[in-house]
Amino acid sequence: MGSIYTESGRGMLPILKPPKLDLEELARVQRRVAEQVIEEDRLEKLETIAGCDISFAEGDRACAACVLLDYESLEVIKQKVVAVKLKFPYIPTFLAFRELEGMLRAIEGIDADVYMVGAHGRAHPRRAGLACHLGVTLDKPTLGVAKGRLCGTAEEPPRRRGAYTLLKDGGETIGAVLRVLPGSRPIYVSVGHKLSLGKAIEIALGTARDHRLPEPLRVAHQLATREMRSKRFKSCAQSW
DNA sequence: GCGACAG
DNA sequence: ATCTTGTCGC
Repeated sequence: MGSIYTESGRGMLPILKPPKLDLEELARVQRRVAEQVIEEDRLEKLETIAGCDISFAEGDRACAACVLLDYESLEVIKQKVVAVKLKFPYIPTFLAFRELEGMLRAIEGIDADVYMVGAHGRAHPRRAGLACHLGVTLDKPTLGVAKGRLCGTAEEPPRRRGAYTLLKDGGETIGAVLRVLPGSRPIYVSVGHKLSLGKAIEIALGTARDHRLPEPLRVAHQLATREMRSKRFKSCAQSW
């Protein structure tokens, strides 16, 4: 791994390069990624799940974390956190070009049955959110779980755990707005790759316990944030 | 023209 | 995203 081009189904995808700030070109890349997404369950098994997240420090320094959990017990099996340098600015709808590279580095060496990403999947204007980029790149099942909406519209789901409404855009269903805790705002769940929306919802809800965010993401975020505030991270002038 | 806008 | 503990409200 670590390569700019990634093997995936039909060949090499120019998912990464030190992306140039040519949004027209990057939007084309996203459409190509969107075409390759499979919205069907292609899980071999569901014994483990990985949570992937990135925490930001000042400027372009950040920490990417990947935590592998047992799907049933949610016990942490393995975890990895790395300091990364971001090479692309945050531009709504182009998040993948900012975070995918670092996320891949945190995932290196961690093989899970499904990967949960702290961002959207298909619930994206071009149906190619970060979770889709990751899924197509790894050729593994992924789902996106976000705290806020990027596009589309939906009714507010009832205040009951497990209640959800469909997120729609341009006549198509792109995700779901899922209530995990009765008293908290809902979360946005969408397919990343090789999963059906129903399965993605089942996984998000099934791995959520006493918090609004599912455990894989909560733990990954904790790990990344803790590392970012650690001496080790602050003292190393240049993080790679 | 005026918002909206994952992290 | 991040700076940040307790606290006001339902």
